[in-house]
Amino acid sequence: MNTKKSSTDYSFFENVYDVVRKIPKGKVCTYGLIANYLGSKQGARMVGWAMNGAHQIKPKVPAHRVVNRNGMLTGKHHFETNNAMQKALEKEGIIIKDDIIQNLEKHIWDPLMKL
DNA sequence: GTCATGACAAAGA
DNA sequence: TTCTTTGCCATGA
Repeated sequence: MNTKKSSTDYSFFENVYDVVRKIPKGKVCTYGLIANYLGSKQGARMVGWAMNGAHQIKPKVPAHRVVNRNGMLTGKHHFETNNAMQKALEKEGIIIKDDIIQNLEKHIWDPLMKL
């Protein structure tokens, strides 16, 4: 039913935000992992782009828990401060050095694995 | 309506 | 091995 729905009622972005919000505290996820979960393995680029708009999305999206496949905080420059992302992650118990997450495999969270 | 860009990742040369 | 190219979907000019 529903009155109707536009072509982009739930776009790729919505799925990205939804997954990111599900990331548990103290865990992190990668762009490629999310993209893979959405079915677009090569759409990792889109995931990062989605985060670009995440700041204005509600509820808030823990974009600081999303990093690239190297565990590097590539998106930290998009935060209010250069160390906001790292600080937020460290606060959750994640060790970061040189903008790289240490023991990434121990902190990684895979939506596919969870579901 | 078309072109260019964007917080990535994997394959090819 | 590193460097280059392609793919993904959406947004903005």
